[in-house]
Amino acid sequence: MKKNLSKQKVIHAASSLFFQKGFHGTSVRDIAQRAKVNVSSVSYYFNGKQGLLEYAVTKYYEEYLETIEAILKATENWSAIDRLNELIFTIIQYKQSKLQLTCFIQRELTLDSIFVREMTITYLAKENFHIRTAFFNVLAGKKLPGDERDYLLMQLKGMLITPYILHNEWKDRVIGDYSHEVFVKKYVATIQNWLKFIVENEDVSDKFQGK
Amino acid sequence: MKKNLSKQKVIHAASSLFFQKGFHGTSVRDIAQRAKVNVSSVSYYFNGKQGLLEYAVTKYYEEYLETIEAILKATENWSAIDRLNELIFTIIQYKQSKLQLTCFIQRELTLDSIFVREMTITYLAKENFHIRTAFFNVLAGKKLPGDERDYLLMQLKGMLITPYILHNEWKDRVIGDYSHEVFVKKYVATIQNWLKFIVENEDVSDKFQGK
DNA sequence: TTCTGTCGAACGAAAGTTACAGGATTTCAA
DNA sequence: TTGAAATCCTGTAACTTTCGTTCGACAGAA
Repeated sequence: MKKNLSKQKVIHAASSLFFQKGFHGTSVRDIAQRAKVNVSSVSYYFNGKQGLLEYAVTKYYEEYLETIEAILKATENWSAIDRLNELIFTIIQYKQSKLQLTCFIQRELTLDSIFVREMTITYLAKENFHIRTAFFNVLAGKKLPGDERDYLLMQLKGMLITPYILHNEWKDRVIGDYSHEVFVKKYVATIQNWLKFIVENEDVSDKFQGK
Repeated sequence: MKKNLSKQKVIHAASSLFFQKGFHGTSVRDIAQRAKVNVSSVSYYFNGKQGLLEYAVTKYYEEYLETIEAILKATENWSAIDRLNELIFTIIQYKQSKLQLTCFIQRELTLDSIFVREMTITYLAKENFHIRTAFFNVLAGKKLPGDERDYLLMQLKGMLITPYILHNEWKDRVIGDYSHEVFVKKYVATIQNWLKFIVENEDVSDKFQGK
């Protein structure tokens, strides 16, 4: 069963290089060289460079959504706040487990291309729906004016991606599996602490309205 | 005085295209075509594509740091919290005023290249110092264990870049100059509200320590 | 054989850059 | 003010390199 051994090597090398140099900044020859396979293997297995990208991103998001939806199903009768907290933990944990791919995809999604728009429709819309629903359920009891909910949602979503944007500043601190665990635990706690404030604070909207 | 008219056109076209398709995803012929100038103009004025990048980024950060340091000097005898609030406002306002360049540079900084490392040493280190100092001055009165300050700082820095990472999700809401103003006002208020919580809350570290 | 994977070599296209000619503009001495 | 030299800018066309992809040959497994 040595089947698809090269395929795996290509994926691994590509993840690493895309993360480091970006999609357009990486050539198939770079990938082949690092994976120690022939150049033509990329086209053979993935139908070209673009196909390799689609394969990796699709696989990432399929698993991501699967994980999210599983945790939402498993916590159906929890309180809204507990559910959201669990969701946050799950998301950060997943992203941390595929650190390079997460950073790379996060970066690529800031582009404006046909591929990004397709991914947005297929996956990001679902992700956004889950987070939004879970967050708004927590906020259900509070009376927040107009678009303040949206700004808070943006703040939350920002916290979920920050470590993977500012990765260059933090890579020194997170080395090895142990550090990963510690980071997830502490960072999730930081977010959940913010969340607690949002829920408990009564007059969040004072400043917001410019009073 | 029609001098350097082409130069300006190139910069404008490049900012727009780099923002949309990324640095490596944009060709000099793309830029020349949109700017309606000749291909060779890019090399003539900027010493090649890489030179164009360096010119744009350097100019952006020179002005950015100048703005930041000016506001820090002008608020020298303010209270720590007022100063930080003013700093946050200034940063968001500047970034919003150069939206496309901000988004592009933010994305490019997630790469791992010689150029990024140089920018980090030359500019990001200074930016980080200013934000860090201003933030830690606010936190001076509080006793926070170990690395919690760092996690909070990360959270703050994340808030300062979030709109320019999640720009694709928000571009529909911010169109025209009026919306820009409104956005700055509301988003800054959201951050400052978070900050207020950080300062006032006594037991931020409970959850953090895993208790 | 037949199928699957691997390899080197080569292809055309597109990349960034440059050489050079010609036009436009500025400079400056007469 | 004038005219010529110097400088700046633009355009064409080509160059070299590198890109992604494909072809055909070959080897091992089914």
